[in-house]
Amino acid sequence: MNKELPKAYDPTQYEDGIYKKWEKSGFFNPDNLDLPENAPSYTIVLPPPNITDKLHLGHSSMLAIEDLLIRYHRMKGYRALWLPGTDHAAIATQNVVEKKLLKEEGKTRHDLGREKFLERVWEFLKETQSIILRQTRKMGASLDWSREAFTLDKQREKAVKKMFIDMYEAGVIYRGERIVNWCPRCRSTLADDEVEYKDQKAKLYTFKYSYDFPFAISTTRPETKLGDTAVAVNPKDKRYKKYIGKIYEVDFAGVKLKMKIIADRHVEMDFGTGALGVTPAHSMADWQMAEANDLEIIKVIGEDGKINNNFLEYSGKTVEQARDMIVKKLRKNNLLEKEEELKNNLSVCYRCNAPVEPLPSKQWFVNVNKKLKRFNGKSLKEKAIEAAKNKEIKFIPEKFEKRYLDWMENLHDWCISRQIWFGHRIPVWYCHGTCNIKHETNIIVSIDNPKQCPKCGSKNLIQDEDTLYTWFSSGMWTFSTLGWPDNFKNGKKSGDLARFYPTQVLETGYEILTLWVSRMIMMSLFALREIPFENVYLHGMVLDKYGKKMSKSKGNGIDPLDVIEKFGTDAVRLSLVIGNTPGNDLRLSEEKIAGFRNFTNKLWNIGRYILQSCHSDPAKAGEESQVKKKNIAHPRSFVAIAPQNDKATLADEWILNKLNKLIKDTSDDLDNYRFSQAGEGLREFTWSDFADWHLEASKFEKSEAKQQVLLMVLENLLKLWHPFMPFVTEKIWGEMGKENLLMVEPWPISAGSIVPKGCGAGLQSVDGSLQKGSTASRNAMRGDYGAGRVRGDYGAGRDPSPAAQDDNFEIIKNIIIAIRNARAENKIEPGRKIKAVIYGGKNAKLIKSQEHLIKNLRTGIKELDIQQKGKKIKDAIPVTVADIEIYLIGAVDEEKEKIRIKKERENLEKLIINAEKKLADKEFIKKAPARIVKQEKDKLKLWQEELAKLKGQLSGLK
RNA sequence: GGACGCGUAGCUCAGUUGGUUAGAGUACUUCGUUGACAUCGAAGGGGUCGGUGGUUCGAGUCCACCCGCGUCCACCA
Repeated sequence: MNKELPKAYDPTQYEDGIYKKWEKSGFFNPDNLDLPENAPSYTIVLPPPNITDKLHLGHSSMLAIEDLLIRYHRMKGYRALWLPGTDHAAIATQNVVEKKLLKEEGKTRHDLGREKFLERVWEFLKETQSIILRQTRKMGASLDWSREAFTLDKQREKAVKKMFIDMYEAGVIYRGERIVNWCPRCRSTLADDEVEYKDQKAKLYTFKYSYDFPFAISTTRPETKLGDTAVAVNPKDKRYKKYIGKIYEVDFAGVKLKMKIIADRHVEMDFGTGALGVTPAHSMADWQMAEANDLEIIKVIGEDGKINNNFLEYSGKTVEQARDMIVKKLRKNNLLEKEEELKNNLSVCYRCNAPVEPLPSKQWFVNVNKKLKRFNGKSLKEKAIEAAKNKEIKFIPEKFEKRYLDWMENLHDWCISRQIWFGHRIPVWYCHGTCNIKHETNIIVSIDNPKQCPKCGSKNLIQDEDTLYTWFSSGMWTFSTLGWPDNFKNGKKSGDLARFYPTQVLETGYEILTLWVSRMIMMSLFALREIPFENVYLHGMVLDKYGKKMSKSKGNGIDPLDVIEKFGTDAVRLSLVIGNTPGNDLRLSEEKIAGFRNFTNKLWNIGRYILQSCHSDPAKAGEESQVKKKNIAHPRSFVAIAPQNDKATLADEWILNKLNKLIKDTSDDLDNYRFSQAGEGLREFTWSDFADWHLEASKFEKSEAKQQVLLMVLENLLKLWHPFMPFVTEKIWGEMGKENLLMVEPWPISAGSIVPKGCGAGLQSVDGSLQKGSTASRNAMRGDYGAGRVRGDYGAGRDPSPAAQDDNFEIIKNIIIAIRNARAENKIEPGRKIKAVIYGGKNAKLIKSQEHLIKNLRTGIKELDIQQKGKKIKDAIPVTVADIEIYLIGAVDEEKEKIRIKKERENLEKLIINAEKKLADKEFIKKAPARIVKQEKDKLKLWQEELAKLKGQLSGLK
């Protein structure tokens, strides 16, 4: 404890060791925390990072915020569980491995075959997974590694299959044909949110199908017109009204088509000719029209992106080739009326950028509109909307509730099958035996691989080739990680599910609000009939200092490990949490991180100084602890150092009251997700109040009580900072000779705080002897206290924050600042000692008692004369602080002084004029609340008094 | 096209239901190293709160429109 600490805090030297110590303690696992039976749980399930790549700063921000919440609640006595894991990210991962395979070996997945290819994927993900886990530990994340999960491990696989079967049996999952976004290159369907749009120049062709068709239509894709079965016009369009309902047989570029003229209000009259060829098989909008009008569906384009058979010379051609051929033919036949340039959006695959082809295909869907018995006739969609609307689930910040609801209300059935190999295989089998079960309504859905067909006994069963959409398994993440379905029998939760579900907070980026959050809500409601989380906290993106999204391809990303190496984890964490509000993007630069590195060093030095100065006299150590037990037990009883206790100084009382308020404010802020505000409050206290004032004052106020005050403030400060910067706080805590880990210390509490039921920990005494006790005794201690508001009898017997005491120290502070200020403005050399006279009025006694501070805190005053009042002093620099007059003697520079006074006077006069104007306004007097009017009057009076004094001083100069 | 959000000091951002002289960090200027910390200390300069109009005794805050930017959704056949 007395050993010399290095001047600068070097994070790289301690962080790994500290993390190991935490991990070894077992306290990351809430089962190892000593808590009363009824302690409330606090659960966060970590949004599992994709195993496609190592972590970026966005992940770091997520980890910093979640670790903060978890550490805070752990200290507050909750059964805090933070459950880690990773996501297999089916398509993305397969894509990465395929690219790698092609680049390194020139092979495709088909060259290897399903089994061999999957082996490669697993090899790849083992590597990235271990990098991710190492990075996560580097961030100081207090995750319960014993519960680690993966979206594609055995337990999750079981959960996914069970979910699929339950949903299938409830009629929520169905197989159907549907237009899907198809990527011909990836040979896979794409979800709506996997399609990107690219501006492009296209040609809009206007033509007639044939000579005998009455009018022309416009399209950018003539080749798809081979599959047209209708022409749609706007029902209000007078030009075409007479054709509606008629049927035409046409010969389009050699292909016979039967066309019905239909009306649809979505058709824009101004676009092209106002008539639209309907191609049900190759356009989302047209598919819907076809359903509404019962149109025939003709597939023109195949999964390979080429024209199907039965289309004459076009068969087997690519869409581009077919388009050229058809345009040429139309032109030749004089049917092409117009060709014009058009800007439109091309749908492209988000992975490979290939143009997306809308195609009808057999897919598995989740029906979000199906009325369900378990929801009393409501649908998944309705229940998920309800959960947000009745505030069962709260969004932080609130604005995202609206975005969630907008999305949900427009939700379509959800396509959950993907034509890729890596992922959860769909648990469906088709019989190729005698009964030939292929039909959707007559298939085998099973959690275990079926051996034979239950109908015909055939062993010739073939599993559905497709895998499930990644988000299907991620959507179950909150409960598949807690043992569902084993822990959920007959509608009753058991084990971890009973203890930790629903979770308290889901913390994630706002960009996956719709992609992920909405699905988790629906799936939890379906599987458990309850919400997955009570709060959704959404953070913004981490941008570079130019406001651009960090990405590998742009090369502007900051690698978390690099900056951690350079500035330390604590600094990185602070820079991600402070100076940012929920839901807003964060611009990050190394300069900002460096600023917080400086702060961690500051805290380190505060600790270093206190430890050095408090143990300079080891003989006193025993005596101190006696004092401590009697007088200073806990921050909630700060007033134990009452004014009548002559051992405590004015500065001590001031800082203890400030600390008490800080505890309350920090807790309030954290309870309301105001992390940045909490951090700023802490920084203000630490650096400005504690280091710059109290610590400086302490150098001139040695006493036994003083050492205890310093240690107590430090102790509590470390606790308050711990969730933000766990490493440096834990390190200093260790240097203080504490045996227990700071990580599991009870959170400090101030009078008036609300303690949740079961959270006795926060009420534990700070007294060292109690902390050192065995786990059993700690447990007993906690058990003694119930829930409720901390009453006076537990701690402070009265208001622990006597404003008068604070104001008194503020007066001294202001006198010191005013003197420093006057010296600087008058350019008095720092080394020059001066004499001062203070007329303190009613505060004279107070000022006299704090003479040592006024003389010593960088005011350069050698001689100080304090009177109640007296004559104006000539040849001195006059300074006023409220009604206190100060004269600095022996260094006057009249010219400079006059300028200073003039400036101040002008400022005051301006304020006075404004206030007078306001008070002269009858409307203001009449309508503004009395409180505001009085405030205004008080201000005016104060300013007028100050102005009068200034005038007096000015006359004193000459 | 629709929805949501943003625009406050050179830069990064706070500013809770309208009510002290609009704040912080950082950068900048001046000064200062006798043992907690130069990754430091003291003092200071810097903003007509994107624009216009309105509501109000009172607007950075509420409303309308405009300008600039961002995100999400839809999509032009």
